[in-house]
Amino acid sequence: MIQRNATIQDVARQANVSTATVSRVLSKSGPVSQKTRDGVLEAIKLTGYRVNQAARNLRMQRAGAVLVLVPNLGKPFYSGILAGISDGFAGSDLAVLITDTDSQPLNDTALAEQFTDGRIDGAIVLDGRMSSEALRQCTAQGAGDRIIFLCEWVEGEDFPVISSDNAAGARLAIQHLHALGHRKIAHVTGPDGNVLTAARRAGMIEERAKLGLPVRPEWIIRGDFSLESGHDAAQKILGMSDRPTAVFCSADMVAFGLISGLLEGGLRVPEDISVVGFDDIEMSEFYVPALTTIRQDRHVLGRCAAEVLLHRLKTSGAPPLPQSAVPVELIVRASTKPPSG
Amino acid sequence: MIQRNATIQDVARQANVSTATVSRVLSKSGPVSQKTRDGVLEAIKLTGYRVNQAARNLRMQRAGAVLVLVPNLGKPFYSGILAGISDGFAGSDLAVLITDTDSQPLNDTALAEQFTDGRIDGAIVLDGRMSSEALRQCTAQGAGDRIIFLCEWVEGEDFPVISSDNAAGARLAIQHLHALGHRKIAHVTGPDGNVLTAARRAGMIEERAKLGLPVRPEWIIRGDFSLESGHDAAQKILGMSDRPTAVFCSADMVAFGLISGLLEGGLRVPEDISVVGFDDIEMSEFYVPALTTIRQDRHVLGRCAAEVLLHRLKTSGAPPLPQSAVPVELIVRASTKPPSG
DNA sequence: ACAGAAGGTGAAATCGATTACATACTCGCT
DNA sequence: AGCGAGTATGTAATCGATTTCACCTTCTGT
Repeated sequence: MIQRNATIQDVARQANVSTATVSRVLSKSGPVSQKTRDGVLEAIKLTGYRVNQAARNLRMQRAGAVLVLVPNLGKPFYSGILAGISDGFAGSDLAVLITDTDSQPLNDTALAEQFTDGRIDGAIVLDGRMSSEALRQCTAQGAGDRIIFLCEWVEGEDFPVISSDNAAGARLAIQHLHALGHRKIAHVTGPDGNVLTAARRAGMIEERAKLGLPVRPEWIIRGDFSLESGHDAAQKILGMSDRPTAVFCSADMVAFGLISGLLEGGLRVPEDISVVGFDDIEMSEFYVPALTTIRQDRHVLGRCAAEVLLHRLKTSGAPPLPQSAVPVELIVRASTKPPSG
Repeated sequence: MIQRNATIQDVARQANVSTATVSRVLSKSGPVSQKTRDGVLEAIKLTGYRVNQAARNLRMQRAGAVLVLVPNLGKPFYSGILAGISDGFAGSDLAVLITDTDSQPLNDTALAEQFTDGRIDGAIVLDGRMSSEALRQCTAQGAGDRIIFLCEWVEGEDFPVISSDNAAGARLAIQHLHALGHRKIAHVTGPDGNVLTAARRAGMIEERAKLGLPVRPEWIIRGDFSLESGHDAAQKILGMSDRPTAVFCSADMVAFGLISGLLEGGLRVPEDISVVGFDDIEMSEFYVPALTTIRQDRHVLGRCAAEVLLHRLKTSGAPPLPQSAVPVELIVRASTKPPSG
């Protein structure tokens, strides 16, 4: 059986019909009598025929794939999202391409070229650093309504965005700490210029103001969502004269780095200082202390993005997207408690 | 500029040559005079032409993509590997498809069908649960030498395998604990039937025997590489009459779960009990206590697999693969110390 | 001066599907 | 009987590239 794969021609010959008829049976387009249909199906089984995607895609002027742009595949935060995306595309016959924009930075034209090259039908972008120029190119290619942003987005562009309610998450974190009795609350931000950094920081500042909490500029510490930046932030906090009693971190990984750094400096968590994270990655439940955090439903985020894109690809009319943010949830664990003294 | 993309025909017309010549310029196959070459390149620039991949793939009888089968995208262990794979394929014009075999289990024919459908040219499999039947189907399709295993593999099949030296890693872990003075060493295994479980357990048993360390059956605790299984293992250890003074875990995640569970039970790590992990995922450095572990170079593993597959796709002669395992390294951190008392 | 090799080019077949269009047949109805 | 509608099917064009083959120039060596 070392022969080339059966083609639609082979099936047609076997069933004594034309390729057009076979195609009709396959795609259920157009009328076919029950008898010929049975004959064709029989022939398909006999020959072991499977439609060749390259040929179909060429003829139908589609690519049969979507691209997912992830800033850094190495971050556990993304894995749940990717699983959700995979899930969302499971029924469709679209393949999911994944590219790490850290290890292979896209230049301004790269994304648009993927469309032009007929490599992809759509894209889900998780990287807010995408340049406006790159997006303009995609729109010029007519790919404008086949791109959607997930989690992050680019300020000033109006592509559909699926994301968690970041500001609400930040407010939840502050409310929780406030309810425990904390008044001096610090924040380790994400990287400058990142939209999530902005949203979370804004939510925190707003809530801190609403609750009338004291503010010191040094309590806002610049981070970048990484373990290391959390670790660095710990040093800064250890060196402060007027130390906060609680820290709200912009990501769980930051919180881990922070806690690790604080402990090295002799501060206990949560006895001396409370810590709240953001994301609720799988690890957070098993960190020591288990991390109080804001849960983002990563699977739903991914799945939702996939479904929206899928819908847009099917009915290219770009239906209005329900722009509501995906809700977040406060998960209270062991890393927060009322301030001592 | 809302017109269809330029085709090779448009370029040919623009440059006053035939499509054959344009194709020759593009693929550098066959002779073309400098003058026409320049003309064609000029025309390409003018029209903004880019080659349509679906058409090229159809004609060249290839898919232009490789598939990566990952057991669970949610595990941070895999992200570094995927980044390495992406890296390895960066230069090629192959797209990387990623599928999570947990969320979309492959039936026996699914992988082979991807080949038949002309969707993929090759596959990197990270899931040792692949059935022999599925692999047989691929071989029958002539795809046998376009599949390579990474990290895990299927016993009894002879596909190329890229993996770390798991047994050596286990031996390193035991040697380290022994050197610290530990004699009563437990092990939390991976899931039953997993090849890594077997390799690591074997390495551990061998080394324990070589060093003449005491053995108790209950010191080998069944796990499954997950946080939860580590947490469960802690309960078992807490309940033992003759408690081990150190535990070698089959994965870092297991170690985290274990430490978290031990602490809940009132045991301190490393003061009361030492813990060694396996993998050295990013988190391990920032866990509290920082985890002593066996490092697998995930980026190299991924990259290496990509390169081997790439090579095999280019020269379909399936060259002999250097079957040496990727070396591992002992990383000593804070979770191990000499036994007390 | 001429055979033969080498360089340069184009026409047309090809990859394997989908689909517009044409054709043929069967009804039902006037 | 004849006509229109509807059903069932086939022919051939098409998607956009690559590649075979044939042809025409130029050289080169004798």
